[in-house]
Amino acid sequence: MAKIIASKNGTKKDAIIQKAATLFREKGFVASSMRELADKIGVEASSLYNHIGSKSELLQSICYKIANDFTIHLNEVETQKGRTAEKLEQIIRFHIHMMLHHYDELFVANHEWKQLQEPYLSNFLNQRKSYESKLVAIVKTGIECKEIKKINPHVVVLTLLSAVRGLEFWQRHKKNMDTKDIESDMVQHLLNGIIK
Amino acid sequence: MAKIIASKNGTKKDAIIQKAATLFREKGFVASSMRELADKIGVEASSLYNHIGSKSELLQSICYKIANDFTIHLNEVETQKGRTAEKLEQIIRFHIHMMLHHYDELFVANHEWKQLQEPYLSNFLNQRKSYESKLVAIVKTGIECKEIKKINPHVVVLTLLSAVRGLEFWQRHKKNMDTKDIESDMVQHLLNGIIK
DNA sequence: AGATAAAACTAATAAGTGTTAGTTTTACTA
DNA sequence: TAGTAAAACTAACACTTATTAGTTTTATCT
Repeated sequence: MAKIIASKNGTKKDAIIQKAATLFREKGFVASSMRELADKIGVEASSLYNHIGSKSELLQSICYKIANDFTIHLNEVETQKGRTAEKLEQIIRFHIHMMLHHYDELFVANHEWKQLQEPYLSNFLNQRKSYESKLVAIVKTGIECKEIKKINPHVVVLTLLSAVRGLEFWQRHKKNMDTKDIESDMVQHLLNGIIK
Repeated sequence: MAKIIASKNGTKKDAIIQKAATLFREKGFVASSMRELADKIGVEASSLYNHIGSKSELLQSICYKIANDFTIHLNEVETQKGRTAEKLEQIIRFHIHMMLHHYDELFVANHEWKQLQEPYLSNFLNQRKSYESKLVAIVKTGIECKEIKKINPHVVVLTLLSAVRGLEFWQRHKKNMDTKDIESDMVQHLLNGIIK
């Protein structure tokens, strides 16, 4: 009955993907059914297949979009010249930005990538591995320049990535806290430490 | 044919729960079927029901065991007298310990609690909320004692919890890195910062 | 208005789900 | 060795799943 309404700058497929991202975040990929997704859009499940290929394809689209966004941004940062701390800060702030403006997709990419099918699963993991390696390289450079303490760079990267990932819990406190404050507090904690 | 072998200090039910934790971690709760679980044990799916109540019950057991372990430990730390930094270090090290020795269950509790049914879901979330509140209180005390920088304590706790949660990625590098080194590097990063 | 293409619908399929009932095997005790 | 309880088995149930085929409605353009 009701038609699928395309978003302003996208196709109807994009509209479905967006709704799927929200649903997958709320219930998880496997626990979300096509009937439920169709329901949220206001249409029968089979109608979705006029616009998309399969349920798996939805997850693939979501995960790859996110992975690409991060890869592109990191490439930009890499080409810059400047202090390591500035680069790290830029990266941290980009993660925060993605968390605030592409929450559903990022959440799904972070939590549901395991449900990707081959070869998409391997591809996704490789891309993430490459992202981490580049980050480690940046931290290593910082250590060599004596700009950063001599800590295992893998641990530093792990700590940074995990911490920014935890930003997803902010959605709970979103109303009570100012975004800019959180941003600078976390940057300060991660880069300067918390002990006087 | 094959019988379910009880682990040394546990019932057969415990053995099933342990196998379930591993399976749920690998594939996710919803994507794991009782037939697959039974297969891993070497038994028919229906035979499991001689020992357990339901699939949901397995998830409940896993999540509640983990939640209790953390609650108990935090209560112990709270009763101590000493510097805030020492308490935080103890807590961080306990998270690391749990990650290393109860990896499967902790992973499942962290990733699959959404699949809990009411009222277990609400109970679990309340327990976690309470845990975080106590942590915030500890950090607040540290700030008042001027032992810790004046950063939003919620952000500090969020950063700490997220960072230690990221330890789950270690399983990948486990062989290449020494646990004690990782532990101290992360504690140093989180408490002292990484910038000279 | 008539034709065409897009996108909705209904109905059905084959496969997989957790779980139960009833039966048979296994292991231990008297 | 006979009897008993635990725990395995087979078979089936009722439901849900993603997806497809075929059909009808809707919107658009000539």
